[in-house]
Amino acid sequence: MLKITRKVEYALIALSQMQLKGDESLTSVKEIALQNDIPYELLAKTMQLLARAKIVEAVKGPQGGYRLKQDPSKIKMTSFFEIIEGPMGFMDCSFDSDCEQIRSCSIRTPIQRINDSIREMFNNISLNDITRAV
Amino acid sequence: MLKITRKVEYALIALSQMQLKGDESLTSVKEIALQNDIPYELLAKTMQLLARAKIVEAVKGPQGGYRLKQDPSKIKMTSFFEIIEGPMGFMDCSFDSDCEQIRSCSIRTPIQRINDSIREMFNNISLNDITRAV
DNA sequence: ATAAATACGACCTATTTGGTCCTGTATATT
DNA sequence: AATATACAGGACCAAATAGGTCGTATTTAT
Ligand code: SF4
Ligand code: SF4
Repeated sequence: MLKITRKVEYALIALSQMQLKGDESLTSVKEIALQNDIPYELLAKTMQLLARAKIVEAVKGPQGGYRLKQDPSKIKMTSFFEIIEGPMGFMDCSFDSDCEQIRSCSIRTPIQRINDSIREMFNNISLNDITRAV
Repeated sequence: MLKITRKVEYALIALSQMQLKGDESLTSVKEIALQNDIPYELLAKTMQLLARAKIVEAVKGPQGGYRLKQDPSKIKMTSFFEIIEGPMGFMDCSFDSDCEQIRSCSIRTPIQRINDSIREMFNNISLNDITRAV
């Protein structure tokens, strides 16, 4: 419960490695997957999500790979999570809304407040807070 | 992702109703399930977890039910979550530790910090913060 | 041409979550 | 004593999500 997914972890590990290598150089999925013992195909698909979201830039062909496209300190973790996993909410009704209990629900308001606190917390954590070295 | 479970929501709804009725009176699972359109058996099992954890006290037999046993403002949400769902952690290695990547993992420390922040946040929210009326 | 790299959808498997069923025990009421 | 009501708890099943694989297309450096 309240656990991060593997896809998110793999993406963070990848970006962390890429930052180590410097902003200009390219890093291939194969390289990251091998070095970190991560399933290649899964990481590949995740990197594609980041590429579509312009977090990262793809270069095709031999010697190709990905490089950072945005400043990681400007990317909120909420955005990052939602790029990879879709809408994030503490309970169903925070983004989905067809909950059976929604009429009589006595806890919706207080739970919504917690939901907001969590979002705020992750709005104030940047990608760089996690992926920067040391 | 990062979503509360139905069992937790059902338990919170139940306790919220029980607080409305006052500390002395008994409330049966049937009553809560019907009023809130919650699956009876599932709520029943969840209440049993709370009873084992002494959050709530059970009275068997006709006219029986549950009543609060502890002051909800003294119960941390972290405890509450873990009573119902077991160990809570932002990633596997925060309680389980047999992660393949654990040797080379470059994000473990910063992610652990976030894990700690989340726990601290829920340590500072009491059950009563959610279940008290208005 | 070839090989190396990303792009992407379809698909499968494993795990977790959500829910049901059944049997047992305690007890208030009659 | 018999009965009906309520909790106790394990076994089981179903749905949803997460995790992972495969196949095929496209781009491009060599
Ligand atoms: S309405 Fe209540 S029960 Fe339904 S998702 Fe929202 S908080 Fe949960
Ligand atoms: S070691 Fe790294 S990859 Fe493994 S669970 Fe911990 S944070 Fe995630």
